[in-house]
Amino acid sequence: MSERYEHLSIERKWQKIWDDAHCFEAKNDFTLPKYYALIEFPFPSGAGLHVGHPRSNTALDIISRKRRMEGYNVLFPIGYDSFGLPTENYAIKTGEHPAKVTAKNIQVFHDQLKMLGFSFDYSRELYTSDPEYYRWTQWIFIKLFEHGLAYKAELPINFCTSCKVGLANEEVIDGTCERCGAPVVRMVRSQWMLKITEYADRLIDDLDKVDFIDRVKTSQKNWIGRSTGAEVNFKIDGYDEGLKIYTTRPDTIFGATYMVVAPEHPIVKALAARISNIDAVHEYQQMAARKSDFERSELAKDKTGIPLEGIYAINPATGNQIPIWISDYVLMGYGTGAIMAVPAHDTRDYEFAKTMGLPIIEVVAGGNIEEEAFTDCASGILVNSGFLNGMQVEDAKKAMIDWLEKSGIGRRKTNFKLRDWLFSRQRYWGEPIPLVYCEHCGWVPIPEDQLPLRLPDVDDFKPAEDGSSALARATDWIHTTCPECGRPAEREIDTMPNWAGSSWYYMRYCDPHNDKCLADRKALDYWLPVDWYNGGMEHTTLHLLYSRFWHKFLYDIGVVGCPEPYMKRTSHGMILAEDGRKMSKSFNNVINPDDLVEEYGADTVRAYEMFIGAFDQTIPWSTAGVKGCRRFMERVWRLQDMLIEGDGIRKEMAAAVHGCIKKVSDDFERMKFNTAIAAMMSLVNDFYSKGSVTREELRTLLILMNPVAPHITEEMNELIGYDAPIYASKWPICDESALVKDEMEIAIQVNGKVRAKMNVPVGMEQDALRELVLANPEIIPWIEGKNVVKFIAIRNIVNVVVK
RNA sequence: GCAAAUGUGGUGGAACGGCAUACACAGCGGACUUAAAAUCCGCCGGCGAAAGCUUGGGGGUUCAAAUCCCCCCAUUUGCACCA
Repeated sequence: MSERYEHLSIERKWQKIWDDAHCFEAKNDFTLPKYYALIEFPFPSGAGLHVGHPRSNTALDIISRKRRMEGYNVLFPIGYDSFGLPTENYAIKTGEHPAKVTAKNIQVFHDQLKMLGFSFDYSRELYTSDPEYYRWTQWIFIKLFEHGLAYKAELPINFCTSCKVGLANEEVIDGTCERCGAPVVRMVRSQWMLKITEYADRLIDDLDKVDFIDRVKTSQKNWIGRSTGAEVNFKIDGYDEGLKIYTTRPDTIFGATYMVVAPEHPIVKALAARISNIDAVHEYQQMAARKSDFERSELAKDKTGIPLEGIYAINPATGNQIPIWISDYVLMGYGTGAIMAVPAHDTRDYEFAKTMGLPIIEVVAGGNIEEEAFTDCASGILVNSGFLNGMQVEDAKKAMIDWLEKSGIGRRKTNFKLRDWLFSRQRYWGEPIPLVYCEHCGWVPIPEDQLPLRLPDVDDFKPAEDGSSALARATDWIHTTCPECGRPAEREIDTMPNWAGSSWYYMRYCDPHNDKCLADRKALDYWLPVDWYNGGMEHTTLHLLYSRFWHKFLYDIGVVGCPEPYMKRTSHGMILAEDGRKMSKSFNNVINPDDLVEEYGADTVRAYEMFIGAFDQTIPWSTAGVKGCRRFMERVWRLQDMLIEGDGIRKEMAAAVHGCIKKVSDDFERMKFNTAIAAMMSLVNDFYSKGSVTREELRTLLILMNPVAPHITEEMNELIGYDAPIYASKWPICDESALVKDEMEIAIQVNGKVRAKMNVPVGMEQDALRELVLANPEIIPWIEGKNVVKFIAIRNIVNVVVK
């Protein structure tokens, strides 16, 4: 009889063996076939590892372990995204230095990850708040600055009233702060911006070069929001500049019955003298200014606005005078801040026209504009539109743009929703921006040999009341000299956002200890691009877009040799609590990985998280399910007691064993971990039915199972007498010939319904099979007296169609 | 409002257009035990008297649909006047 399955001692034993053998460290031999597997590195929060982390980690740990057994030189690194607000907020509350808090949290994470048995290359562990790391984050920023991609702009920013920090548009959720939920107000500040918009086209087009799951590609495209249309200048009497608008529907210009400008539009000021109701207009502007962007969109249902009385625009297609309105449903930040309104074919314009009693002219036939705007581009035919009449929408768009360009009124134009990346944070716990301001020379980068520009030590990490970072109080640090002219200068006191360090960490892993450059070019050329990147769905817009942007920039300046950082991107689903809600301290429903590993073992936890359901779906936790996986481990453990004499795979078990090899190998690649584990459970059930197992049969199972449950499988491998550890073994190969049987069961359908089953020899001729099937006594009653019109035999299904 | 994803037993979920419910969980029965736990073995979707019907609902394509197409409903997520 075997001893009890003592998961704690077994897991500790093997973790030590792996450590001592350094067996999961990537080799710097660039002649070997390589595989780079990457998981999103965690933010080391004080709460420790969440049960969501092992889901992503185990998935790529499985891939990494399998790849090593397949002979690849695998890089599967780990690090910590260690700058960030939560740590700073904790430091503010407790007075403990964020660097100390971070070091403690990293230690906890590190220990927890080891405890779960992930085969990370710990020799390459890094963290973004390490000066030796952020030295290169700063270096990249300087390069961006030197290439004109970082610039300062006076901008109204989103300012969180509670965190006292500026937020990117993307971090504002429903008018509140993404992190703390406090209201966000607008405040004008001088901010560092990165010109991500310059890369908008390539960020969309190059998605064709990579293998991202569709959902991710779609979200990238939607976020960038490319639209094509035309920029058109509408003439205004006595005002040479005219009014420039952007439209995606140039085909509908004949139906433009009025125009609308954003409340902040400069034309109001420029033509104020001629606007007869200018006082009312000013009043409207002030009212709009008081609303945040969020409120402006919230109040969408009741459209407001007033006409600019006394001025008119000329519709370039019809030559008619049309009124100009001012309304906050038009945003200054998109396009030109002005639109031509075609109420018949745009729902917002339709609503506005109905409310204000403005004319609605149908120019695309096919809908019912008495009822609603007709916006369908596929089926409409142009009417009331001069030379466009009778055309399809798409043809009319082209014809109109040609006409606009020929007559000098407008031009083809592509627009993006994507805006430049607000890169400044008024925070202490981030990378200092390595620039100084000199009265004489302007903004000047710090010389590269002076990097890293370290964060100065301060006692109080709280931002100043005016919203500046705690660095504003580090006056000794701020006052410096200009690297160019030597005169007194001041350092930038804004820091970088969290996204900075995570935008290039996958490069640093290739050569993490390099102190000459961010990574050696040879190492980058060898390891990049990342072969498989997995992470949360919540990072598929921002983080992924930002890091692709930085990568493309570094590609352009010759730092890396490939245009995209990640070849393949997948995303895992979230794990909810057992009650179906998010796991949260406030619901008191958090499951702690430490307790699980203690009670059931790392192997069980890993197996459960992979067995729980489809990898990309959101799934609630189930403690009963964990117990089921533990039971599976015990069943595997007891296979030792069923060992019989003789080696090799028995003939009668060959199909089951090789079928399992095939299924598990394929399913791991497709991230169908749940069905891979199901297949292994079935094989174990087969051994139990048989009541016996040979050494080689068992070893095959152990290897297949090893990526999921690495400790128990190594232990058993040793117990049944194999010297070579599994991590140094070869991945088994399915012998297809073992799967071939001489006989198979077929299901016989009559008119699509299963009426009988029978065994037939494999590879029968169609005619012989037909004869056999039609003679089947169970089938005869169903076909008697009828004509067999068709006989279809595919795989193990036969369908007899009778009439 | 727009977009995407999802919808299959009591539960988590399987199913290259080809026998719907694999594998688990829970439940039930048996063996073992003084007993319980553990373990092992077996049973286990619903409705219907039956023929049959049944993958959110309704249509369609096909010899054959959970799967493909159209319409609708529900849930979740993301976005929200993007011209």
